[in-house]
Amino acid sequence: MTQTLEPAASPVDARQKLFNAQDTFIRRWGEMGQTWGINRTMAEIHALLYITAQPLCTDDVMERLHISRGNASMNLRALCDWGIIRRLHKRGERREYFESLSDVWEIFSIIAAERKRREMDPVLETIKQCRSMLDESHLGKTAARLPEIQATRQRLEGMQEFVEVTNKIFQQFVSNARSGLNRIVRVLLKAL
Amino acid sequence: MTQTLEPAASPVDARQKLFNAQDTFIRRWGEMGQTWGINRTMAEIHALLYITAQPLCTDDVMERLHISRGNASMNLRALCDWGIIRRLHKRGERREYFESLSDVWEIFSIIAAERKRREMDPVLETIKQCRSMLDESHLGKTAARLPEIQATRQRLEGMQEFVEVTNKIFQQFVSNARSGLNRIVRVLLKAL
DNA sequence: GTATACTTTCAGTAATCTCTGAAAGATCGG
DNA sequence: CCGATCTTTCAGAGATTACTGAAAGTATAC
Repeated sequence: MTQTLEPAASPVDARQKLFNAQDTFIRRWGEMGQTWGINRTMAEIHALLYITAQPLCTDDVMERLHISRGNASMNLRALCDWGIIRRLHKRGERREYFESLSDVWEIFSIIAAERKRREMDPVLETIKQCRSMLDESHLGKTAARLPEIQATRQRLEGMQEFVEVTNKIFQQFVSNARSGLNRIVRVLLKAL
Repeated sequence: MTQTLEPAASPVDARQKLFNAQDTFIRRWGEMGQTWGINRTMAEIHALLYITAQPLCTDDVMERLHISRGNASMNLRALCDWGIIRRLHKRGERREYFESLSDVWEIFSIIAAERKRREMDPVLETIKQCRSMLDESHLGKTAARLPEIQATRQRLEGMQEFVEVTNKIFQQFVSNARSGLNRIVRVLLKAL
């Protein structure tokens, strides 16, 4: 009679359900990673470490995600390079464990900082370079005033402004992460 | 003597230099697209239409980017579907032209809105689903209190909060685009 | 030193994504 | 209706990216 209101809750059952829930999350996270230019497996490994909230070793990861040792090793290393997971040595154990940072805000700040550096900064550099290719000192006054050239120059300016502002937002995001990112967020949401 | 201070500026020269600058931008933009999960050619086509600031037809695009008709056609269509370029019929002309939206803020608002819908919303959905798989009504009181399960639940909560706030920021970004996005930006940058 | 336990690397393979080109499908003027 | 012009589609080819598994490398205990 008690069983009609309370689902069966043997530890084995519960563990199975926990795994199901975790896998659901991991799969979805992997899919999302792909559309953001992060390879599926890397995203899945990170999701696994984040969601289980405990250190796992290479074999745990291999087994759980059905991937090879090489694949696991390379992606774990890449995640360490990004700085969003950490290596961990358990005393008395030979093998290495890995754990995810626990603060989502910190994780995404790190990613934001890195992508800004790798992707936004070079674009900004290129835009500036293109603009200089089209200024008077390179083309002469007359040519620089051709309508096509003026038009392209204007578009470059528009794009530069956008990238610069976006960069600043990224910067703020990053520099506020550790000390409670919520400030940035509250300001944003209340002010608008 | 005038030529020593003023670079040669024949229209042909100038056009060549314009093309060089445009190509530089286009290539860089294509590279960036890739790392953000947008295929290189699509990014390049958009960059071309944006930077030339004038309507181009399929053949113009094919020739300029050295791509096939099929490729051009499919990617132009995809860009139209996104809503960041527009079809344009010139009177008296049979063929179709395409032009990019000119306001960068609008372009990125559209992209942000679409990616939110396609990627963030499903993730949020999944997180909620996972949480419900782990609540008391599905596991029973005792099981729901196992430390592993509590830990995963907490991580899901942390992620959900993050996604929700990010969603709101996206939303604001989008709804402010047309009416001068600068408000959002000024608020952000001054407040911090 | 050797044996053991674990990690990393990388050449080859597999999977995925992108592009081409030709054929089929539109659309329009006459 | 036809012929001309332009667009779309899609099967197959090509290019890129990701994965495996075995061999080489590293670290520790003894």
